[in-house]
Amino acid sequence: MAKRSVNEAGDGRTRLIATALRLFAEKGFDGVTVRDIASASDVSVGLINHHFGSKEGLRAAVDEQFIRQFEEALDWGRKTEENRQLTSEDYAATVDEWISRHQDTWPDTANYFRRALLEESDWGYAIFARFYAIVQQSITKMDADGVLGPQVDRLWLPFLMMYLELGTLLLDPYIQRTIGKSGFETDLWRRRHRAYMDLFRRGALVRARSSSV
Amino acid sequence: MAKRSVNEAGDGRTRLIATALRLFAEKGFDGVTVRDIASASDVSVGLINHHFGSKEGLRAAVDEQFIRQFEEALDWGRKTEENRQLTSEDYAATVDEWISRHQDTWPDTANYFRRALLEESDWGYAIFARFYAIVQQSITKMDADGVLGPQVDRLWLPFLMMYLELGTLLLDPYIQRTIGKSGFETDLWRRRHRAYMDLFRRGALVRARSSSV
DNA sequence: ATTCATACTGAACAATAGTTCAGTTTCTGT
DNA sequence: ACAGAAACTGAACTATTGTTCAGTATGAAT
Repeated sequence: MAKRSVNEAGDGRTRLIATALRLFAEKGFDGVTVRDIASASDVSVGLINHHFGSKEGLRAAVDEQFIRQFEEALDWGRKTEENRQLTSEDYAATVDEWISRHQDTWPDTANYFRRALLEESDWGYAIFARFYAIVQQSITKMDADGVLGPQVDRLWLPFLMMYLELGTLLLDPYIQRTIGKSGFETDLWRRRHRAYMDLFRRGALVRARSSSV
Repeated sequence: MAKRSVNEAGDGRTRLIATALRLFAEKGFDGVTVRDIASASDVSVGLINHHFGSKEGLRAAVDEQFIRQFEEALDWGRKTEENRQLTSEDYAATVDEWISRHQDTWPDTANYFRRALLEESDWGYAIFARFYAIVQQSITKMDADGVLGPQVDRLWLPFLMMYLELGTLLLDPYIQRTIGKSGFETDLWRRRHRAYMDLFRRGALVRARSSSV
């Protein structure tokens, strides 16, 4: 049995990061032991400390890779935006396309992100802040175009939009239990986005004739 | 120094549950040691196992108390609803009143709930399911009254409403960092609810004159 | 070929955390 | 008062987990 030089999934370091991301996403940082990670990566325990110094160092490396992926996704989205004029349908298609391109790793990505947000990691906040800036910017633009109703609360609207955007990410495990499948499945995702945009545009209630009832 | 018989905050068992709830909410189950809990409760480590059998048993007791509180809150809300006819303003006032009545323990409650959702505990799902049932029921009623727009997606609407309801609960730490204070402060809460109801009713965009633009 | 650096191993180590239990104190009923 | 039960203590125990380190294997440069 020849010693692996480069396994099917890269060298030890690469596999450790990939495995750790998956296991952290599944069970949380504290829920996974270094031995779990090592054996799932098919390396020895010592290698973790050799490459990353400590378990915490491994987490830092995983975070770094996650953020890099995330930034790439944002850049990719931005570039896509610049080509076509941004409309909400395009936006939906963009995200849709991105998700289908990352379908294999998406569950891990989503779970890792969910934990980061709920565990209040610093970089979780950094990502939240970026999201906020993007939403805020889009609202400012709408305001400049005069399409935003005058009654709309400018402080809360961005957060409400973020709730609607992030809700599925944060609560998908419960959605799966409720309707039997993930809210990220392509058709559901698309439907959800349409429902969200419709709510944003028109609200959910039928319009009163003029003022009463 | 007379040995405590009943401390200012009840006997050892009572204090252990209260302290554990607070510490679990702050640092998570794995982030707290039994020694932490014991010393913060001013009792010995042994007492935890004496009363609860294990750390896991303590968690079960904490969960039980949390659920009891939660059910009481729901019952209290329902009773309030029965007296006055429910309108959204009443509802806001009800929740508002409840929160101000529990202001001292609210941060712990919110944090604990947040972590329960993160850890996907069975009772976390049970609470989610109850929420879902309540929202679903309210939607069914609106539908029967014919106030719900025909275009509204009946599958996603309840989830979107839950996102809007739970968003602040799940993301408040980030809201605090962004605007400098908690989204649960009375005035902010009230404003948020108004913004949410307005979005739900009318949407955020100005109405097109007839169809174009 | 030899050397050096780097990847990698795994047994041993040390610290941590949950649990046990024999003993002590406090409370309650008689 | 007394006895039994229950609350409570804390040192010792055990299992787990992160870390260390001396040694081995591999690959590239000289």
